[in-house]
Amino acid sequence: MMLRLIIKQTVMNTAKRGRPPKQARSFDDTKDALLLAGMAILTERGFNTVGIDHILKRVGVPKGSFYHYFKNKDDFGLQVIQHYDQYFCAKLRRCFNSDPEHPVNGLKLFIDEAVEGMEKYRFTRGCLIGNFGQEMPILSETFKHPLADCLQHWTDLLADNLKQAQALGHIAASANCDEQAEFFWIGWEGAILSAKVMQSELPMRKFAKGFLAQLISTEHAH
Amino acid sequence: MMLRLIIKQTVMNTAKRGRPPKQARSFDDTKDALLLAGMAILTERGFNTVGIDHILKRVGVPKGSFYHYFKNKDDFGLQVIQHYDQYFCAKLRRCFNSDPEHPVNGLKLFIDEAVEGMEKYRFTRGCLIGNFGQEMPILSETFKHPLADCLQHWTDLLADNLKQAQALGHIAASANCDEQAEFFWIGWEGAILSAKVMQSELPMRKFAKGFLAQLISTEHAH
DNA sequence: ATTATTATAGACCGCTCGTCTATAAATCAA
DNA sequence: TTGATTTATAGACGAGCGGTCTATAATAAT
Repeated sequence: MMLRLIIKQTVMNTAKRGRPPKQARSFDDTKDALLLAGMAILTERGFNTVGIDHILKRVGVPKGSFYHYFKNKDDFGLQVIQHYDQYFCAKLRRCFNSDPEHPVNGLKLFIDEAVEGMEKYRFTRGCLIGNFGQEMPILSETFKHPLADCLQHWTDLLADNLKQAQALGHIAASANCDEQAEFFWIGWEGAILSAKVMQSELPMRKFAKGFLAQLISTEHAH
Repeated sequence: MMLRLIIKQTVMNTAKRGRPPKQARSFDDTKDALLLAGMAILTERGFNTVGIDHILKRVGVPKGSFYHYFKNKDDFGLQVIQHYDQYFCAKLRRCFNSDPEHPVNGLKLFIDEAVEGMEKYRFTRGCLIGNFGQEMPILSETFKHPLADCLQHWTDLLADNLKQAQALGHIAASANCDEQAEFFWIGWEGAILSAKVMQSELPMRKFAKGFLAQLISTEHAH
């Protein structure tokens, strides 16, 4: 039976329980493939405007698979948000730790990468949380906390980074790092949105420039 | 026949050409009523997620009327944007001219009114342009310029206001008012979005505070 | 009067949505 | 080995969408 199992598995797939797909697939974790595609598609097109069929067609699985892994569309959306939060926090940690001697460079790296990403997808992919946020009024209540949590996670990570910069004397001792971090993410969401409207990196660059200028400035209005 | 005309008209309506509505309406300009409802509904729910039927039901007119006044849904959306731009620019002019001796107070008034408006609708109504902007990737190309134009109009109005404040010595002579105005609207879009996510006025207040702090600050980095 | 214009009324079609039921293979229990 | 269970894919289904269409009813023009 060991032999039989080996024969059954394709190059990419290991034999699995359940009804096998009609045609071989390029992945072996259907749920993960759906979440990955969901992140990309929902980041580009939002939640309510995207049909499940759209995601299914991209991944190449039938509808039944979707409803096997997810209770409903909301459940899927929530799990996509969770995946995105993990992905994004990991990205932030990597950027913020990239230059421990100059923590502010970590933020600059993040900004540069964000600009690169926006250009790569020609300003069609913004921020998943921003998309969901814009749709808040028509989303189920269950989305409220997960979305707010994401912003809080990012704020915490950035505040930490700024405090490190402050300890090194790179930003004014009088600066309130928590407030600065909140200010950054509030504005950054607008920068992504504006970049989509203008189809240009300029809003991102302009916001970053303004934020960094007042951050580095040693004098602050009381 | 003069008498007959007077008899025919209801309290609110004047006699008009064309087939009369089955039941009397509370408005006499159907197109305007559709645009007004469109502004409110699209500001709350976005463009692609809202069906024409939704707007028709709110206004109480049949589909035939919609397609009499608008070529298609895109045409409607574009005209709603145009209306919103006029409404919003008028609001800005009123606020910015409210205290000519202290132009910065005009911006503060705008911010206060925006917070009031967000609270009034319990953070369900944000910015129409922000909503459309978030949907850019799935909108027809025809939306691109009108949306960007709105942001430009607002930037021009704010830049003017800031220049007046600068002339009065209320903000630093070294400040670049055009850049400051751009910075404000970029970030403000994010503040509205964040307020929707958090269902709180705090993001708007925090962004406003940060923006005004660096604006008023007399010292600017190099 | 007759025709043209304006505007409302709502049926209809093709398409897509989210849900649901059926099917097929692997595994487990006896 | 065989039947029940679990896992996963397959696709049918009804509801609702946007947009078009024809029909209708009033005024205005000739």
